[in-house]
Amino acid sequence: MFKIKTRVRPKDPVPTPSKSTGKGQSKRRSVRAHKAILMAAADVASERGFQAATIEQIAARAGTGKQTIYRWWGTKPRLYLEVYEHLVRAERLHADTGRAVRDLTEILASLFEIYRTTPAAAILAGLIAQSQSDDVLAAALRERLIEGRSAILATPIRRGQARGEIDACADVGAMVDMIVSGVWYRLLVRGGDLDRHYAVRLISAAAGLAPEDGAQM
Amino acid sequence: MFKIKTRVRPKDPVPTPSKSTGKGQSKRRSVRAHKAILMAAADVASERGFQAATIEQIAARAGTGKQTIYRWWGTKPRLYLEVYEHLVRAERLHADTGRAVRDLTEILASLFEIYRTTPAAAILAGLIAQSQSDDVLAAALRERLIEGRSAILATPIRRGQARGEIDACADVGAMVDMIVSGVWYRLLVRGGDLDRHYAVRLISAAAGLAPEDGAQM
Amino acid sequence: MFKIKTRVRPKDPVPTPSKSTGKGQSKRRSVRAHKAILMAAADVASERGFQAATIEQIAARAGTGKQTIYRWWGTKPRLYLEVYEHLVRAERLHADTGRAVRDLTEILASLFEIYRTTPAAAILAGLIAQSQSDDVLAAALRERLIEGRSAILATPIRRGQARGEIDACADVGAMVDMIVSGVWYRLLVRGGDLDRHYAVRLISAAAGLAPEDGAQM
Amino acid sequence: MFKIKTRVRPKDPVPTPSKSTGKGQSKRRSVRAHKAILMAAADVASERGFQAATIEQIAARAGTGKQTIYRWWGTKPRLYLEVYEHLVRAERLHADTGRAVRDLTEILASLFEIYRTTPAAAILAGLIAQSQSDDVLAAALRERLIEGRSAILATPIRRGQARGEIDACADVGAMVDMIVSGVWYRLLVRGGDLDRHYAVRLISAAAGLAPEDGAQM
DNA sequence: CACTAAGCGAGACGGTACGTCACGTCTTAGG
DNA sequence: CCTAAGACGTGACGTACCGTCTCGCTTAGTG
Repeated sequence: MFKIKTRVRPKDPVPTPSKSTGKGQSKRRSVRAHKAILMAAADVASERGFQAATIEQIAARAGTGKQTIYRWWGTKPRLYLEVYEHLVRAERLHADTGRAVRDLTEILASLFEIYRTTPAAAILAGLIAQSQSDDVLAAALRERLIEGRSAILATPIRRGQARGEIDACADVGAMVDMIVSGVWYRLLVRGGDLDRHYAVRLISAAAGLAPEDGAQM
Repeated sequence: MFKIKTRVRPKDPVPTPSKSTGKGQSKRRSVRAHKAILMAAADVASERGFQAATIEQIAARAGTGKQTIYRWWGTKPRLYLEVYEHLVRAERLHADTGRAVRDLTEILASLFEIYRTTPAAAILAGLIAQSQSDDVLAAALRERLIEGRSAILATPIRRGQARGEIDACADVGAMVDMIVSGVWYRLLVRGGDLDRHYAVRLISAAAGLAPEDGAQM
Repeated sequence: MFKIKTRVRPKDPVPTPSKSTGKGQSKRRSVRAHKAILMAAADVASERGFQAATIEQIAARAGTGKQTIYRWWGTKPRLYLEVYEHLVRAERLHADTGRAVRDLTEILASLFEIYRTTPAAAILAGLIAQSQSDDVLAAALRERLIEGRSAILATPIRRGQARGEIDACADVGAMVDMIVSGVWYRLLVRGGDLDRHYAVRLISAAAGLAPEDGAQM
Repeated sequence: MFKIKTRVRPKDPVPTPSKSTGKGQSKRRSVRAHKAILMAAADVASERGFQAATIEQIAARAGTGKQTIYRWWGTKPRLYLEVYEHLVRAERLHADTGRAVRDLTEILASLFEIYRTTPAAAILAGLIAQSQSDDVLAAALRERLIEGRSAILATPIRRGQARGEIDACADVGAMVDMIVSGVWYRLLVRGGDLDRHYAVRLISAAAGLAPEDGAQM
């Protein structure tokens, strides 16, 4: 008795399932189902939270079969990673006003707006929690939500350095981390308002970071 | 069709179920079962992660009935909140060397040691995720893990201010938040080493925060 | 990482799950659920047929969880074997009129009545089909539906032999087999009427069997 | 919302899909796929049983698309009816030795050989079971497996009657039924050996049937 | 002989049911 | 009255197939 392998799609750990592979495409994927599932997943997360969201609910809401979700994403975190990226699209987070602090403020304000109006925060928290015991997901999170996005904040900072607004020796990576950690901490834990005022405080704190680095020890 | 409630123990939202209330305790609670459950819960979280931990596994591992867990804690987050506090005991996080920066460094080093050797990080992340869609838990988290513990860091800072090591006008709360957010960000997301060097960087950044606040804008 | 075995009930191949074990009982089994499941299974088989009957439908109809079915029966054939025995209770198939042929005719008439009014025939056909590729079921079928029940027909025949109505040298087993095969053939395949007239034909053919056995060769 | 039927092949209840209609066939049917499917279906039934055989497995094993099976047979029973006829070809069941009993014995021996070496028995049982809740299939079974084949046994019997070996008044149909029911009972249920000895017993019992019909009552 | 319509393999799709796991409630027996 | 044990109704899991559909490719009969 031998078993015929019918499923062959290699299922890379965290696939980039849509058109990112260029034009090769794995094979005739339903655009309608893809969109419907992303939207349904966002809706369910919004109503029930990340943990309580189930593949069954998402499939039912999207009007698709469960298999279609398992086929293309495989796990709930992989699905929601794409949902998160879909909600928090990098291309919406841009500003180039000629002033670094203003650019950063604009970017954070846009981000906060997204967090206020979408389930992105709940999804993010859920993904982070899952990643504590899922190394593949942890790596994907770092690659796609941290490194891939640090440029969004790093670019205005570097422009500011070029213009002399910010100390050219400052550790840009540390500044970015500081802003991001401040946002996520308040977003996920502290529960304060994510408003322009907080954005300004965070940015100024980060801007002040570099010069004194190590000096106080 | 109506439902007769037989269980009456008032079950305050987030109870303090252990011996903290002194002697008023609810009569006959098995100390053996209580301890075994906390340990089993920690073990299971350690092996499977917070999400994958189940009440059934914990009860089986502890050699207790499921009902005993439901009776005294009611939900998984409530149980793990106590487990977290048990792992990260505030009384272990103290230092008074006469130098604020050194005190803070010691405290963070102790904390990092706990995160390296226990499932506390996974539990914390899980609780935070859960709290995104559970307001009662969110409140309990803020009360017991944020406000209740901010004094651990605030005290050395205030002593430093009294000694003149730190600018007396500095916003202590903001400094604490900054340190805490830096720790949690790296712990839960960035995945870098939580070591003494990072502790020093964080503390110095926080210490440098106050004076320049707003100045750089 | 080790696995805790929670399920221990030994699950003998084809259990006699009800009170047959005397008083020992495996442990607190819900009488209500047991009865409801047997009835629901019969109803579903009646409406949809044996193949189309699903555990889910049965559980839903019975108002129980699927697990309760899997716990006590494990498979659909095991459940339906008990259902069949419940429908075609041996104790209902008795007659003792003092004449063997009349006894047999009465017994078959009672049996035909059951086949006309219950889904027993569809269940029987399904069990036989399954048993072609399930040796355990095949053995259970033979033990519980053939050997265990041959006495129902054999007893009147033996009484007839004692009274001299039937040749004392006749092979009772062969006569029983002949009657049973005739019933089942018409029931499951030929699709003719199972009526008193057919019973008489079968019995007389069987009664005529013995004396000539081998003689015509 | 209305549905456009694109598939028009009339799909008579139980088609005779192969080359039996002579040359009128529906144009271009792949001979390779047809044969491969019949063989694959037999193989799968042999390994897994009738119930467990799936269209997907058969298609995979045959190296065809599922649609090809659905196009030409439509349902599993229709496919397996053809498989059964393919395995138990009427033209292989012939004998004309000049002695009715010997002819019948030869025919049954050939039949038993087929049942011993092919999955025909499992298929037959499955078809019978399915037919309990599928009237179209039941009719097809009777037409193609009973009436269409009764001549195989009836012919030697009639020759025997013509030669005076068998009582000319005997009910040939009843004799055939008796033999067939005896074979199927032992084949599908009793599980004894289907050997020459059993064939002789069956035939002699059937031959002895007619004269005494009704006499013993 | 090229054209063109079909049959073909492949497999995605919306579904249903599978058999398992855990939920949170309950009942039972024992201490 | 608490406890360990575990059956119960519930519902989600991830998988297997269902029968339908669409896609390109192959192929065979006709024009």
